[in-house]
Amino acid sequence: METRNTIQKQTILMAVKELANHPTAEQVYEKVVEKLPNISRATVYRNLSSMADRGLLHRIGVPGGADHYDHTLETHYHVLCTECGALEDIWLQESQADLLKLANEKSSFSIQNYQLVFHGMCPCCKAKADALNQLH
Amino acid sequence: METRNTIQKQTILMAVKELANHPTAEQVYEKVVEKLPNISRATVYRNLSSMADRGLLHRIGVPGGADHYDHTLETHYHVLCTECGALEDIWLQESQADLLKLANEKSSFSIQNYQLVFHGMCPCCKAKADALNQLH
DNA sequence: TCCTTGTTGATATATTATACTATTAGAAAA
DNA sequence: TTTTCTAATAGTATAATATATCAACAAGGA
Repeated sequence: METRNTIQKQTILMAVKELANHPTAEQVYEKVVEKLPNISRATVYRNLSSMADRGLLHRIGVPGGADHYDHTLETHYHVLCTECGALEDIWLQESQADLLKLANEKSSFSIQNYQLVFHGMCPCCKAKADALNQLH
Repeated sequence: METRNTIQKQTILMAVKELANHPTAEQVYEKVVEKLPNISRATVYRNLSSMADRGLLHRIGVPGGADHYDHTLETHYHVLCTECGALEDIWLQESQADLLKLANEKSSFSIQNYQLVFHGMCPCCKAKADALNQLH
């Protein structure tokens, strides 16, 4: 046996699925700690990271912020609100195979995948910004 | 007048251009400190960040790592080596206008731009990995 | 039930970046 | 040139995120 099936792992994975909307490790911890009051933050970080490495979850890295985790494994992309940090799905049928092929042709690197994150404003922050602009 | 033209700013911008290959703030600091031994790291971080905000430089955010800065302002993309962290340019003529338009159609967010980073292995790390695999 | 060792909890530590504040030094005006 | 105003700096403290370390624990096969 190589990896053991612990209550912590089960609960963490379940929490990501229940939270659904791209929780950070901290948010997962807050959810899990309700059921396992003694769980350590380190255990949550450790397991989220290894689950992402093993393909049970997707990790969405946010420069300058906490990583988010996604229970949805089908290929899709994400939009990040530059104001409040909200993260949402965006389903495009970008031809990823083509993009990878093109990238490999243009580079000496051996390219395996890519991360595409859109930046913008969520409807809420957009409304606020527009309202603020009206005052000027 | 709003922003002042300091020796520190000039030297930092010059350093990014001289280093050319996507230095991190730390690498810029190491270069700048040769000419200005008393400069503070905080000054380097502060100015790189504000220059990126004002469009004098491009910031390449790397989740889990330090941001890199690029003196090249023309639209292009980057490849990150997952082994050693090396970062290189990759010039694709992705139709960014189309991609933004498509993303905006598919999302309730007001999307302004996006970050596209490819992940793979640099030739050096690839060779090492291949050599290692031969042993098995 | 025992035994091996993967896993946990707790804490220390690393890394990157920003906040804070007294002091310095651009640059406009006198 | 000198004065004046205040943006910017140096130095340090602090924040935020994540990993390293290790003794104690527990999963699960024998």
